[in-house]
Amino acid sequence: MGLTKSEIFTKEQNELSTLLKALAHPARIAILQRILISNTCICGDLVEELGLAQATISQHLKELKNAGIIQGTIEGVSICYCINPTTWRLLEKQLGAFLGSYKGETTCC
Amino acid sequence: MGLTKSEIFTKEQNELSTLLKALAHPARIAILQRILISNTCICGDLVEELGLAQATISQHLKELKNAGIIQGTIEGVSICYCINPTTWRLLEKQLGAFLGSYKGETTCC
DNA sequence: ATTTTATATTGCAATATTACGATCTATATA
DNA sequence: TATATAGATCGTAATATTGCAATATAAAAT
Repeated sequence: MGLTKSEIFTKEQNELSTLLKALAHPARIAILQRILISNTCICGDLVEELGLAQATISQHLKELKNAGIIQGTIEGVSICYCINPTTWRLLEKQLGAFLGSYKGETTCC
Repeated sequence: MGLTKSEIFTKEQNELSTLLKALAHPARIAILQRILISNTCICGDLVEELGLAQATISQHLKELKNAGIIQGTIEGVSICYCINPTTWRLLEKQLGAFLGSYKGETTCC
């Protein structure tokens, strides 16, 4: 099928998996790291730095934008993408709760 | 294509995205939450609880196992799956570093 | 030895993702 | 106004993912 049965899961489970999916690609991690380091971002730079075609990078940026992880504003000719603080904090919170709920090793395995 | 160009990214970027990909499905999040809560897991329970076919759940468990996130030992007739502490800690560390490198809002967007 | 129980594997159909060339759009500059 | 520049969108090919029925496997109980 290729179609996730979202309706049988909770809102939280679907939201978290959507955010994780947006992060789950090396190019998108690289893009985010680049934004995090420079605290700003112009798509053109990424094309030179990452070694992917301009259309491909634009598509990855779109996915990050759709997930709400980044936001962009027009800056003259180019577009400045940066982290969306609200989503980033949400991600930190949700993931922190999820990962933090592991209480160490069990006896069974 | 559908084929990620892994060779142009760093080992860290590829590793983190692989782990995130394994987590990026509501069913796999639900499975992990179930393991985290009960500190043990038997596949059969999940089939009843999640509303997915047994084959589908077995497949999700396999993906989590392949990513090293869970491990399973044979327990009589059934198999006991639980968190792999090493990978979980790695994930916490890598993700913590990644998410934590965001230093608050910028002036540009 | 046969049957039951629990889980894995196989095969397949539907859909999603990744990547890129080509093209379109909008702004800035000559 | 024409042209250059930055980025988005479209179309398409290749591959991956999701889900399940059917079947296989392996241990336990009868």
